[in-house]
Amino acid sequence: MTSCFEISRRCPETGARRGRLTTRHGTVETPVFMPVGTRGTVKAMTPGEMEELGAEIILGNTYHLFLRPGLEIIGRAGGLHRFSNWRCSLLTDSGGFQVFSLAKLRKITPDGVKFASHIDGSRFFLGPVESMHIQRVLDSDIVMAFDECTPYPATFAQAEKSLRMTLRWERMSFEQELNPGQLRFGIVQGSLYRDLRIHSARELAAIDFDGYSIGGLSVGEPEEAMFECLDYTVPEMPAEKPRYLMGVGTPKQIVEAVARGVDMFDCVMPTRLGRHGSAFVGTTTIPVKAGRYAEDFTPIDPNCECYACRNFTRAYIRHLFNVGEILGVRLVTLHNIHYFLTLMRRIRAAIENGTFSELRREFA
RNA sequence: GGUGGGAUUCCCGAGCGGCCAAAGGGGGCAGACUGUAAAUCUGCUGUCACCGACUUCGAUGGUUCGAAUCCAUCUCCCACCA
Repeated sequence: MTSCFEISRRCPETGARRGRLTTRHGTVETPVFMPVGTRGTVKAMTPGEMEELGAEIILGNTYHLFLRPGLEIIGRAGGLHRFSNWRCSLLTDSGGFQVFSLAKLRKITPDGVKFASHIDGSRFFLGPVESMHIQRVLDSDIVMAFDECTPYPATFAQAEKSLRMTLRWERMSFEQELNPGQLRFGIVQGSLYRDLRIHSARELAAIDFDGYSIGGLSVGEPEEAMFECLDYTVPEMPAEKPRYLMGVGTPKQIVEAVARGVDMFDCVMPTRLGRHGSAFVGTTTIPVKAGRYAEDFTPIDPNCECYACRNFTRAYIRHLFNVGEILGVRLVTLHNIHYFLTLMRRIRAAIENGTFSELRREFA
């Protein structure tokens, strides 16, 4: 049986890997950034635009799509790919993040979580069995195990309890049947506790997931703590399988995680900041919507080749935000996604031609 | 020409003798955002030497211990009537 993941090059100075992940909908060059399309769309972008930007894989979300439009409709549409007209690869998160982000609206039980819908308060149950079933109907290419994204900070006892539960849920997740070709990833938890992370990674490694991810980071902990956690967690994860750091992150965090051997990333940052009027430039962001750019007739980033930067000025985009025109949101979102995907292209190229450490210093 | 009504801080608009630098919107400005309850949220928005002082509510002059609030005159708006 051929593996879905192949590593073509390893950085001699760091843990960075250059690889290729193959799903039913094509290949994904890694390290990869996966834009987030929670409700079946990368907010403000069309699938065509995403493809033009070079996105090979995007996310969808089990919790949100289950609530709206619901399985009936997506099932009848023939899955999320067809429903949303997305031709490339699709990864769906399990709803585990909502156990964390919607903590006030749920109650954890041994076999899953009782949620009160954030939309209308209606009750429903989401556990490993339900989550796998939903993701099977969504028919995503990569299915995430159902977990609890452990809140931060957590005491050792809390983190241990959460991890024990998550491990059980992940085993249950693994046992559920999926569609042919659907890949399934386990999720390492354990908060910021070395022993727990290592235990978690080893327990999961014993289960034949197609990939392994690191969850429970970028939840408010200091950046250094996150890097330190990766330092001892990543080496415990199967070396020949893809490693996915969930919810991360800033350009610097991505570069640092790549250096530690992570292959996949997703984050809401480019799209959310785009909608809120901040654009990524160099190693930082600029608030394009700010009044100080009212008469700045230069592009967001003169060195950027995205559609927004080739055709519009900061002054114009800031005007669009100022008056609430949706084009502003679209342009900055597009620019930010372009920024992240370009960053990943640069990372991949750097690993290939041995200049990754150099690139890394740029973001230090 | 007559009769009413009105002029409030960038705008709209409350206030109708002290608890008013003045409600509430809007606008403006700044910040936050990490497996998306987020095209959202938070803060600031008279001046300054800013836990206190000073200037402000069309203008001027009064009444009063004290006025954005009462009186007089003036200026400008609006409505209706000729």
